Amino acid sequence: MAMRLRFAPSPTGALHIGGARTALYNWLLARGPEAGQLVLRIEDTDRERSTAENIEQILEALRWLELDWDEGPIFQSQQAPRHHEALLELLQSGRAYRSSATADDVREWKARHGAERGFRGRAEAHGAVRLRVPDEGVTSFEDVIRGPVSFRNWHLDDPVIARADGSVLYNFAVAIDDLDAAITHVVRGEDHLSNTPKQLLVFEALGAQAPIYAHLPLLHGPDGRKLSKRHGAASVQELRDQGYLAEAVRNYIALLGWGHGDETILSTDELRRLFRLEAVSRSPAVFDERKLRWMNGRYLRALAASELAQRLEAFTGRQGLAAGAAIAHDKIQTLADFWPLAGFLYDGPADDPAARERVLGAEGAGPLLAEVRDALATAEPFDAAHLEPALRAIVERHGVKPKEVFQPLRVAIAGTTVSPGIFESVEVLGRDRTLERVEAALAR
RNA sequence: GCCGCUAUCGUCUAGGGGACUAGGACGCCGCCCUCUCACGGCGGAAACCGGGGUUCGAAUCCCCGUAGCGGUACCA
Repeated sequence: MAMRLRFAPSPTGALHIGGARTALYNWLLARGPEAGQLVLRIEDTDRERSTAENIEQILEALRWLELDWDEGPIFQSQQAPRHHEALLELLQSGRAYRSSATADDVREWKARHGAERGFRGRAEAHGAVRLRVPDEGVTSFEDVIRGPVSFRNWHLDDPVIARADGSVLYNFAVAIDDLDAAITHVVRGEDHLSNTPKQLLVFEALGAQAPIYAHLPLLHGPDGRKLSKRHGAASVQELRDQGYLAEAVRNYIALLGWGHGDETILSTDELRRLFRLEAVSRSPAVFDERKLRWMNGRYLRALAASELAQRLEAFTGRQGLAAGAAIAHDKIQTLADFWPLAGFLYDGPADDPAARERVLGAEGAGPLLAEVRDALATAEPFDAAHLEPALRAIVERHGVKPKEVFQPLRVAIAGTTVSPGIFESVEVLGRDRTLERVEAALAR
């Protein structure tokens, strides 16, 4: 029997890294050696938070990550008739009952029977619908990642599964939707571990077979707290906007809670082949953007020059970046690093007064730079291979350190002290623009 | 409070009773390369939460403690 998986985000905002990892793991399983289907379900029963923009954000994030699905998106809100039908079934069979008990009533019950004793209500003519939990026995399951997990029924409250107006609540809707979609494996975050017994009880009350569960460890920020906006690039869109490559992001987040021996760089195809739910760790992981940066650099450098140029053009919205891309290739870690490093090749020099003062204001920079200008004016052909010996000859002639010749030239053309290789940069800039900028530097 | 989950370098992890002098990766430090910044190469520092058991032997199994996290809504 093929695996049927689902990814079921609630559209309360952008897709965060934790959600992206959950989506990735489900996708990896559905596209792995065993193959299966992936159902996308939008849990939008909370109509106020589930806006069209939020839903679009999630779809956009999944598309950018290149994670596709086979069925859906199914909107939980549109399953209301079916939810209602199941609710009626439980009400009629006596597995659920109406109760007007409030939170205060529950508190009072706990005060009387002990905090560890689950709340039990009394059937009434109206009110919210609660699922009847037996007093005896345990509700347990074999979590693929955590092993046996069990809850004593005695401790469990009779959970509210529908409001007084008949609209169903999350834990009930999830169970019905998973059942209807014939989901075989529920792979989701650990924050749902405590919800599982409630959902299991719904399956049981309906006489249906529950899926297999796997609860992923949560992701934390560097401060050990649950990951949120305050931890920098926490959403998929932010990662994209900061110049990370989708394939690098997939590789990195796959490694948050899972590993394969000593391997660190794993292509998406390798991930699909090697990923195993049983090997997912049980403890929470901390998202470390520095490692993502390093990994992104690895992926960037592995790109063909033409491919890198295309990605940079898409990212910056500028055209004709091939030459700059070629000489900046080994020096950038994200697509966003390109423009600060090589933008001077396309726009004017950067504005870095401190660099100009320090490098061009120094004694002796003038005469050397004048010689550089003369060498540049006569170099033929005007390419890196011929520029290098011509400029190094000046270094030789004066017995100075190479940087004393190259840094003033760099600041003159780039406006700052950091750039791709100086000979390559000059070649790409071209003779006219280079001489123009060197003259401007000499004239100041 | 109650219910539940978790615990190896700063971080991600390998490890599943003897192969552990605890391995790899990021980061950090040093050296090399070098026109800047990177890239790359070489080397280094850096961890089994604590206490009891079980066992000839425990990072690995059990118990207790501690800490962190999650849940505890007529939210999802």
